[in-house]
Amino acid sequence: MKTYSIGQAAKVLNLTPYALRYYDKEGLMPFLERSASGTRFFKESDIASLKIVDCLKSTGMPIKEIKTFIDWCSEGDSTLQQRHDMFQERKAVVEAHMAALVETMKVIEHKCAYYEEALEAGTEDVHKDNWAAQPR
Amino acid sequence: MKTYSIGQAAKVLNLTPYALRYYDKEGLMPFLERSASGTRFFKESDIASLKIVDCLKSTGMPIKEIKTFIDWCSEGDSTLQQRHDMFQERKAVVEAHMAALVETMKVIEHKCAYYEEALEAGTEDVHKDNWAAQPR
DNA sequence: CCCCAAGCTAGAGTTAACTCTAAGTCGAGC
DNA sequence: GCTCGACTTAGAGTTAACTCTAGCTTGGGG
Repeated sequence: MKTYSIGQAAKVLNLTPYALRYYDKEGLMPFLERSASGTRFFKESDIASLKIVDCLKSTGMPIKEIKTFIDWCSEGDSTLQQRHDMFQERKAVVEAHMAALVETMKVIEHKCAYYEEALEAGTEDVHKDNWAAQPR
Repeated sequence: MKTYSIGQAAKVLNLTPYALRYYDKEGLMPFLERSASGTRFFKESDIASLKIVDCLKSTGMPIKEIKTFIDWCSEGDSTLQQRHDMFQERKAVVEAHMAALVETMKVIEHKCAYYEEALEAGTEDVHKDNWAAQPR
């Protein structure tokens, strides 16, 4: 079965070897194996696990909480409920984040339109009269 | 015309007075006025401007870049193009961010389903056989 | 057999965006 | 006139997540 050095794994995951060692130090890779001389080697399953770590990171979850999840995984079936609840919560977090981004997008698009009109007129003054009428 | 103290403005914007003073120090509020004795007071237009700052922050823009935008605003019509381009770029950033969140959501939902099945079975082992068949 | 790129560790340094502390001032209410 | 809460400043402290440095070891190619 194919394995990866830390450099290769970093490339695949679009991270640095520094970051991977940091994750290891923080306990996010209890499964990781080493060669006799101490060199880390990453199995496909390790890469898959790190992709989940990356997914959780992209929901804004801090490393310490991700570690809690990893610990639950090591503990086995007795933590199934916690892990399930955690993903439900992450889902809610991502939904909230997306909703916030939709609001942000509205403001940005409004500003794009504002500056397109201003550019056409050559001056921002075109918006002076109806400033009070602007939504947000 | 109604004005706000730093504490009131913080409440309205859901920030702390510390954060507002920090923004001031970083040059995000060149328009801000003070009383004779040095106390900041925020006009409605200042609140509106800070909402734009907040919007830009929520696109992931660092404070220093937001300051550049604020400086452009102070410079007047000669920077209309830059400001327009900046909002176009922010739009692209938000779109990319949303697309990434959609991918994150797919993984999360997949995991939710995974743990629901495992909970029903009482063990994670139900997934052992078809692990290789799992997308991602 | 030698070399060098890439691995290892411990621990120091970086960065952003606050967040807080200390010491002082101001203004409204009793 | 005094007090108290909210304001002011300068500058120190915090936190997360890396990122780098120094000094050392190791494994594969010529």
